[in-house]
Amino acid sequence: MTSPEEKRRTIRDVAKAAGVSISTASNALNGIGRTNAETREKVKRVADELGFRPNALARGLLTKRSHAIGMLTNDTYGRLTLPMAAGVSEILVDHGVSLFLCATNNDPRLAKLHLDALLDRQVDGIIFTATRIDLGPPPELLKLGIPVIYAFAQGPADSVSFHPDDAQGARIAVQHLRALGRSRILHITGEQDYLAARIRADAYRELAGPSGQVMFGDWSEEWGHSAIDAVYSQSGPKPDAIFCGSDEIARGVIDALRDRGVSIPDDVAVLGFDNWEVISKQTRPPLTTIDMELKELGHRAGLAILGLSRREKLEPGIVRLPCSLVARGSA
Amino acid sequence: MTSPEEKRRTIRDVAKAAGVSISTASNALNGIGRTNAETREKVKRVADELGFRPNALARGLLTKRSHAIGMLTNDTYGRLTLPMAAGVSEILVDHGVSLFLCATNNDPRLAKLHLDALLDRQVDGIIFTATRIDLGPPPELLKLGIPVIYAFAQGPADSVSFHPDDAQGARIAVQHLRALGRSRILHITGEQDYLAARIRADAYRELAGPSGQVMFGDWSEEWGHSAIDAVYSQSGPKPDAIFCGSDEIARGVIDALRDRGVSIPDDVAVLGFDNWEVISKQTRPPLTTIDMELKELGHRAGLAILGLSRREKLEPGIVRLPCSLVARGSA
DNA sequence: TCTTTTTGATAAAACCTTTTATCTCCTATA
DNA sequence: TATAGGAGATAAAAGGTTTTATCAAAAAGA
Repeated sequence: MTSPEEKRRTIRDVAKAAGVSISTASNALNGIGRTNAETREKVKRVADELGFRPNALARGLLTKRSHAIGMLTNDTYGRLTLPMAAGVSEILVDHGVSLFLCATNNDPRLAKLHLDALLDRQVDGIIFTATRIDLGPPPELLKLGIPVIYAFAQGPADSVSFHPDDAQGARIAVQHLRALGRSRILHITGEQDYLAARIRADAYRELAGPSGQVMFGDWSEEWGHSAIDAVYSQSGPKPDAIFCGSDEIARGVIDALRDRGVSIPDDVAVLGFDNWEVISKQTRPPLTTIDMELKELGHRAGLAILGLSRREKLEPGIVRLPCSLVARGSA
Repeated sequence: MTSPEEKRRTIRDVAKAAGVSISTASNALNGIGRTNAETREKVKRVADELGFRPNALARGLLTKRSHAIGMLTNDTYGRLTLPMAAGVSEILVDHGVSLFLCATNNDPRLAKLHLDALLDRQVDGIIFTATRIDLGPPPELLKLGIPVIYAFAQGPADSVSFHPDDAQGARIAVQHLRALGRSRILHITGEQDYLAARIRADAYRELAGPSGQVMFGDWSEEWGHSAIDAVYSQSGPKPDAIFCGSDEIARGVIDALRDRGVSIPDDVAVLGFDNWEVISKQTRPPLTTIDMELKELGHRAGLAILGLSRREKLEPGIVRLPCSLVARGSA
């Protein structure tokens, strides 16, 4: 059904059809310069009839703005990346800017390859995202001379980064549990090596006081299980609420508690982190959890790179965007 | 640390520095035309020293090939899309082709917007992907006059599509269970409305014979649960193996069986579909499941669109790529 | 009526490559 | 020696747009 290679219309065709010069056509279509309202309308109408669409390559070549930006990400199966990419794309498309997706798969060779390609394509800016906020970009990215925004990743000192507000997220989690009347709150989280884990743990400790206990492990469901086993195999008072560092951990915790006949949330309230729906909606009871608002983070990163590409100045530093609490049945 | 707006080197700079004409420089760098080996080397060396990188916009404008392709997808949180996109990107980057990611979020307005942008950018082709194989593209895509490949989506009759081989996937699943000595195999799957579900169910029935029973429901963990409840609440012989239509369903099935004290895989073997690791690795026991090889599917789609963009002819029709069985503990 | 502004339109340059058609040497052949 | 052919290099055109400088005509001012 595809039409057989019909030549694309150029502005030259429009000009001829409208009986004006190329420059008049250009001026009319872009609404700049001095043009008679009547001719302007006519040119626009003709362009519409012909189905004229300006060649972005030619335009970019001249204006030195490609209206494209690149997104460099180190992960592939991106439960973190994709929501952000969607947010970025949503903002950009409304500004006529397109998004190059570059998955480096943590391979420096691939990163270099993609970076070179982006430069060749004269992208107006690059968004670097990672799977953890303390992961930096490939070193080549730093000396590029084009704008870079860091989203869910670590940028150099003079750069602009967007992170979820992990501390605030932890605080609303603990406050929620407090409001439910819980006082013996335990924090089971992932690897201490992760900055996000440490930030959340610190915020938790500040609210929970000296009785606050943090168990670092890894980010797996398995760890949630064994952490509960450990807690219940030793004597002493048991927690009446557990704040988990991820939904996966929370799922392990819930399963282990159920195995022991502990009622959720009556005996122990359980709270997750991530709002990864495939997990949080499927636990029994469904998981109350913290949402990092990754799409909104993408929106902000998109707006920021648009600003930078227009040579606007942005305050350097880390912008921390608030997390929200999604109440389901577990707390 | 970003260097202050140093002008980009053009081929003109290279030519001047090497003491040759622009056309000689171009010929030398691209290794075409008649050029003395000596000058060729010199030009290349100089270009390297200057850090010259050809402007893809100018090149594309002239050659009418942008070396960019667009990927249009209807989903955002893409557990299906991202692996495919990664596969596509992996192939393309090695051919110097970049990938525009366009998430339409099932919104026709957005689809149109993205499509227009892709056309403006003179992409060499488009890959359309969806979340189910029986979902078609936005109608505008059909009358575009540029190459289109359909991956995990439904294309028109004269198009080239890549699908997982659902029938073969179902067959190796049943064969695996058979090889374990199981004879009373039950199939619990998702919505009958999905073509993939029907294809798998048909293939299953063919192998399982008249005793083969299919339970359609939805794709949720919850459904796995209630399906098991239904099976065990009625009298009669119980299955000794269950082939599930998704890992999520399988997880529900496994949990429900465990609740009833049924041993897996000794009493009942359970087999999933998707190999979505966040689920399949975390069930107890870990889930034996069918992998649709989405990355490979992306590879093939990438190669195909590269071929089409070079005006090679491709046999129209649906190419079904084999699934593989990933053995873990549950079957 | 003559000069100055303003309005509207245009030709041409520019962006950076690739490619075609020429041009100049040089070597080999008659 | 004269000529044909080939190697190596180049000037110039082309691609589609934006933008600057220029120009003509109409309107305003003196």
